[in-house]
Amino acid sequence: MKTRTSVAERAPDAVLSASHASLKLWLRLLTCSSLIEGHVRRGLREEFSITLPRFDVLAQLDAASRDSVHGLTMSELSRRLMVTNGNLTGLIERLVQEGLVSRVALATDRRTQIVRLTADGRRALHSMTPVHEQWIDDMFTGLSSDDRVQLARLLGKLRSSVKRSITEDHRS
Amino acid sequence: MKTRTSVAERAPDAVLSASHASLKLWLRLLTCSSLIEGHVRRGLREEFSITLPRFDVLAQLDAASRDSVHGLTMSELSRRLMVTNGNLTGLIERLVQEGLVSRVALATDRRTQIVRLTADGRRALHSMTPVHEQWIDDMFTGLSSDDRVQLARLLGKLRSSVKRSITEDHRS
DNA sequence: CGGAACTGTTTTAGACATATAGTATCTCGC
DNA sequence: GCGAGATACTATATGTCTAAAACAGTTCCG
Repeated sequence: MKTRTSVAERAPDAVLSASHASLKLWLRLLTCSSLIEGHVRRGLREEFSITLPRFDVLAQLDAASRDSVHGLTMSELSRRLMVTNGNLTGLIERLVQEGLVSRVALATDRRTQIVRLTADGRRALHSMTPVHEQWIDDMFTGLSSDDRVQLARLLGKLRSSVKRSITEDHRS
Repeated sequence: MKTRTSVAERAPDAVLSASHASLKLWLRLLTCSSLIEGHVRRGLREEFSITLPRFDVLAQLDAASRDSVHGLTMSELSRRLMVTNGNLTGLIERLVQEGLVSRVALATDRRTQIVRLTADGRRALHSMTPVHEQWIDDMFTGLSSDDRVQLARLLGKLRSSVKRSITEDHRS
């Protein structure tokens, strides 16, 4: 495995010098992710006065309702959003306050809360999604059609590898 | 901007699927990033009782000192870590309390603070880096040597594309 | 000199994040 | 039924994180 030190390294990419192939790959991945996320976050705030986590909640609820599911439980939602359960409580609380989301206890199991988009929430989301998608699209224009296929393939492979590594590792 | 749909899309709605390609790519990227970051964060906390941001600060300072620089300013550090300036103040504050980092005002310009690793800080960092790197390495084992080269190339291309998109876009 | 503009950092307000502990509810075996 | 355990969520403590405003020091220019 050769290790060339490409010149145009910036920001966190340069944390450690050559030869740390995986590390450099990870830092590059993180850079891309941070840049994209920051841009989206900023756009949502400036254009729609909403935070990214809240947008994510709305989008996830909308996606779920498309699959003919009538709402999601807190646990399922936190799993899909990859945030901890406790975190979601406050998030949903605020969205309920704003009237974008409704939360009702399930009759058959009074522990579980079912969260849904309200009509307002759906309307708000649908006013944002086309713009949001345009931002993402713009940021990916530098990749050819083939690049995208390859990148999707490699990221899929990476995701599997990471998941395997995480589940295998039982520290302590 | 051409829109070819050579991607293996399996979404039922053919009209939407083409433009969803970037979005799906972004979500996959985010998934990988979140999984890796979460694993590293957890490892650092469990094994070394340190948070990821603090580790990042130490690593960045160490990398800077390697380049024969005698410390970094708050601004330069926040730029490299891609966090806001204000955020760094508290972070450094705690690291100074813990004795891992020193912060002194520059004599020639009393506004700027020069941040350095202390001997303790360097020692602490060096006890963590090999383990940290092993975690990353483990998560990337599923990628072949060629995969890594390709992924690095594609992420580099994406980074450029994203940066161009961000700087071109002057909303407001 | 003396203010205006600029730069580097800190402060503030608010939101989000994790982990941990706690509460309420359900399920199961007996 | 009944207690042990599991499950779903909430509360708390702590630590990032951003954006925006405030503060402090420097530079520039008439």
